[in-house]
Amino acid sequence: MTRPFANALELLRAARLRPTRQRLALARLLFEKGDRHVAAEELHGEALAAQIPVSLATVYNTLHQFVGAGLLREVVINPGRSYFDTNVSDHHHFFYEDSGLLRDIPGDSIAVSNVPPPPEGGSIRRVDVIVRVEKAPQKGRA
Amino acid sequence: MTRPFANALELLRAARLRPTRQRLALARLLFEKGDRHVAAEELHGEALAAQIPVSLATVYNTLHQFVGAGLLREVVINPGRSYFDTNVSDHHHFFYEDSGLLRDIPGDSIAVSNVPPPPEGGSIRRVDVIVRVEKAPQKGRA
DNA sequence: CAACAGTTTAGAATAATTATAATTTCTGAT
DNA sequence: ATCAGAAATTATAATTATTCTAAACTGTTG
Repeated sequence: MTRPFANALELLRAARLRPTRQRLALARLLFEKGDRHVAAEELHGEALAAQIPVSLATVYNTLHQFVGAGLLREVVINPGRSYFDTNVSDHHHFFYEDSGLLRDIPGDSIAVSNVPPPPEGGSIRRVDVIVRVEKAPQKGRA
Repeated sequence: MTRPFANALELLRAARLRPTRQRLALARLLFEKGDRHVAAEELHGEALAAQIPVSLATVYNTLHQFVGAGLLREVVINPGRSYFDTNVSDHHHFFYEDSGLLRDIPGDSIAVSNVPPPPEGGSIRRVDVIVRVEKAPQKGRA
């Protein structure tokens, strides 16, 4: 079991972000219980429920700073809402269209091959695969 | 060269949408010049520039109706803005992060293999691959 | 051409996010 | 410990894309 950061404090130090009350608390909420996909409002709700006084603006600021520091990855799937993924290793996603649920697909269980070079030049920064799933279980077609 | 619909009128008929002034005009703007990726506001601007009196609300309505009819595909990549893709065949996308430009990758020039079955059940409706490109041309790393 | 359903519209409403400007809190030097 | 300055947080306003609403208009059908 790898534990890259013993605690939130160490994690913030590595990211060169001042360990403030709010950032520490948000880091704990985000990283102390396995892989998650959270929206900003959602995390704000959790923080308030945990008696952590933090404004929504700070939640947004912090999420973006964490993305900048490579601690989070932003996942955009639906118009009008971003999710923040605590798993920053190479992986992809199932997206359940009925519930909006997002689920990781490990990077090594899927393969994307023959990606052509970008026509306008530039370098490939990342390849995202989103597998859209609809609720109905697979059956023979009518 | 395949031309699936001789004109906008035929296309609307096939989609069982009344051929109104606005829908005809928008269909022409969308489909009469090759594959495109347009945002709603953008299309609205084009329509006004072409002297077609149409409200933004109608542009949104029409785009969604076209998606429902399978004439367009909605592509979500950035938070807060949807693009509508006139190419509804099997394909994927390059996304140029600096400019926001979207470019098709033909479906047969890329392969996604070993997609595991969705853990919660359900059937795979579509697999989207987004190749994120950053402007800087590829070089050896420093 | 009248009636009715389907469409369009301006404008209000909503939702997520970002900006602003004032206040508070960290940090490092004393 | 204390202080000054920088950085962070906050409430609130502003912005952006999108959706809703209810009234006005238009296309179709008899």
